[in-house]
Amino acid sequence: MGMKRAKEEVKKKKGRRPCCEREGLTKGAWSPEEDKILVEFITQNGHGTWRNLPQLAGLLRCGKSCRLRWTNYLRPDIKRGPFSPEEENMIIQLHGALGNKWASIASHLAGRTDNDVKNFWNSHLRKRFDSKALDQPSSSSKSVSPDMVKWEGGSFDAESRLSIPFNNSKGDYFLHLWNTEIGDSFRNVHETGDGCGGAASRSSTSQSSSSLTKVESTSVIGKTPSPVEMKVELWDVKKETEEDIAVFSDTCKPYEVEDPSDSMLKLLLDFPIGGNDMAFLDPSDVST
DNA sequence: AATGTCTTCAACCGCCGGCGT
DNA sequence: AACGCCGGCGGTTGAAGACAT
Repeated sequence: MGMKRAKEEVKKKKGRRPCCEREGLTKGAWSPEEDKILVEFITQNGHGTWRNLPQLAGLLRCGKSCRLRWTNYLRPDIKRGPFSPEEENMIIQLHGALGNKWASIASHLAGRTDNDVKNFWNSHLRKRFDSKALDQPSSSSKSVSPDMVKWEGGSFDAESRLSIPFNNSKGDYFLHLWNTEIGDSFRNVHETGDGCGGAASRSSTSQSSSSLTKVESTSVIGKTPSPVEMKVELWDVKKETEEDIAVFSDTCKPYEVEDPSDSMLKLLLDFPIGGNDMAFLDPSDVST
């Protein structure tokens, strides 16, 4: 506590300026026009330095806000719609192993962002585990938990939600864009793949943010911007992640969820070692 | 039909770690 | 080694929609 305070004092002394000028900036929900500007700018130039992007793109937004909007909503590789039972399963397993490392968890769910996973956990899964804690305060670790009994119900819920038109009510600009030539451009990449529509989410942000940055660092500084180039890199990451998932899915079949503590152990024991598979534990995570 | 409550999720905030100088 | 900048992360909030009464 004292340490933290001391740190803050140091920061104050350094006079760290805010990530962006606060005055005159728009906050809150993004308008379709802003989305359009952001998507078109990044498509053409890459995001470059987020801090400078709003100015370059002509947006009255904080760079952070732009980054968030892009990574959580506008990126072409985002998978939208309900979580599948497999995804739910994986989230539970990974959460058991990693805790609230949403970015790490999301990196193993193609096309899902950390925000998606976090929201999904908080709104759907946490309740189950909270009620579990109440039902089994000193839980014996072997039994099938009430949550797992509800598992089927949860999967039904996810499936039933599939039939609901996504974001129908909000005039989703991304969906609109999807039907424009920009969308065509994005689709070209996906159509060369397996067509599942998903890609590495945060992994494509954190893991591929370097690739994005690499692309735009060339594109922004003079070289002809190449959205396709950018997307191809994203695609490569996507494939890698999906291979991980394929391997991972074999080790955790849906509807066979065990107690999280057991499954975590199983997960860690069963998880293939070698190659890039242990990227599962991000170096940053391991180091902490 | 109106109102109140609950749920969902996009967005913000503040902190942290990595990297360059 | 110290400093400053930047991107990324996790926690939290609040608006909007869904649902219940």
